[in-house]
Amino acid sequence: MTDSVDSTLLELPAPQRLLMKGQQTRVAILDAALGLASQMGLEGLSIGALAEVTRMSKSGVFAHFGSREELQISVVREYHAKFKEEVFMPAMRQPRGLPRLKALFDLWVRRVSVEIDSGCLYISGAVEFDDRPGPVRDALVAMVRSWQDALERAIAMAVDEGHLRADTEAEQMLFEVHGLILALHHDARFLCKPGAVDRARAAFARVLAHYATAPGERSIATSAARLPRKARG
Amino acid sequence: MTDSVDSTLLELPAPQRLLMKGQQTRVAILDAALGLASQMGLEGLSIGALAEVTRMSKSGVFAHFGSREELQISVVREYHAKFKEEVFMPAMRQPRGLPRLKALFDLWVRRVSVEIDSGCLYISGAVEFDDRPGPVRDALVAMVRSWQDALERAIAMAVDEGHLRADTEAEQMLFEVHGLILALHHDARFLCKPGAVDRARAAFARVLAHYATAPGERSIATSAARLPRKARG
DNA sequence: CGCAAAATAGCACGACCGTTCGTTTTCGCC
DNA sequence: GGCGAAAACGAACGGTCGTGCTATTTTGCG
Repeated sequence: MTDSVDSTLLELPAPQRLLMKGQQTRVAILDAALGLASQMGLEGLSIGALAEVTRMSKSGVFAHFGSREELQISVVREYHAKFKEEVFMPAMRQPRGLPRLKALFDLWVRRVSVEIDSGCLYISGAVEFDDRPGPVRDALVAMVRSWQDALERAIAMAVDEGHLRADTEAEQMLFEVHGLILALHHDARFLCKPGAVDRARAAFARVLAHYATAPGERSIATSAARLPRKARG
Repeated sequence: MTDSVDSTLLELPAPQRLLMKGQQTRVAILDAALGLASQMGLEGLSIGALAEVTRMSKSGVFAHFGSREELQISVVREYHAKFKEEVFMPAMRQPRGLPRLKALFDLWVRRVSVEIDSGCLYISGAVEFDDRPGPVRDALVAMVRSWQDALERAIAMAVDEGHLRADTEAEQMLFEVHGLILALHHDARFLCKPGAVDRARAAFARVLAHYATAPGERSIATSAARLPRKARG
């Protein structure tokens, strides 16, 4: 909710109609807040620092959100929107099944790689709020869940399309793929290990190969996915 | 460093030799600090709250460490010691190779499961300090690295023992296994998903199966043509 | 016991935090 | 230009934080 403004009235005949200066600076603040929160964490995000970055007064910033908690929630929602537009939407333009699933993972990896210098709010937020109940945690959980659900649906579609084994447990595969992203984030950002991106991609190919192959026997046409790199010249 | 005490003098003929009351309360403080940091994070650990828990004065607690940063580092070291004794040491009593590797993972999972109500400092610390340079981060990185090195050695041993494929990249396998633990931590603590432990165990079995099997087809047939196996003797 | 040193307490300082309130500037429209 | 409302400001409050000080208590040993 942008405030108390209802969505039903796109054209309201009420007194002032477009005083959009407020919304304008609001998105500017939110943008700066996103950068700040990505770096210092949602808990490390302070109104004072945010005011300094945006060159405003503390109270000026504060007035746009009413409380620090509301600011944090707004940041979470903003991140979600950006994530959706940058990762989810482009992948949706791929045909359902394996192509879309691959695109989702690839864009996700790319996003985490880009975020190597800025941090992923979903990941840092999950750790910060995993035992801190409240509205911020609730919002965060909702966003992460919606993203994971989307991934799970993509996996299920790949099963339906016959690209993955019929007995694939979507939730189990999601678990494994998610672990790869978390490991990538950890190794690249915290341990500063080079080549973490390649490791994640290779591991994903391995997971894909497993779920695309008949359990005990041979694969059908999936050998292309099995040995991603250094196959042969 | 326990303080300014040098390690060279185990028996000092100086005036007082054993005023161990200090060390005694120090470990009590450290124990409480570990619980507090596991719950609120290393950055959320405050001397005031710590004093309240231990029923001491702030300055009384403070005097034991000299600075908040030193307290944090001490907590990290304490956690490392506990982790080593609880996960690493018992696994070392297993025969090298697959049994030891399995024990390491199992104890690790058990630890993270136990920590479902308390949080893993390695994981939360990694997220908190991934872009916050300083001595605390350095200590954290050192501890995590030493643990990962131990795991990598265990994998390499399993290769040497012939329990895993000769062309196994220990670092790649470590990456994948680590991801499983991170996903477990995330799903169990943050998303509160039931059955995360089983998912982690199942995925680990899958990873093990992959690295224990010949890459493309059956066991030995095509593996000879693949890579120069590293001769062992 | 008595004594010195170690351990703890008490207190105050400065910095930053989120938040409130009254004022002032800026905006959009007549 | 003027007018009303929205937006931004500035100062202040109560709170917690880490951290220095100086007392005071406790400890271990002669």
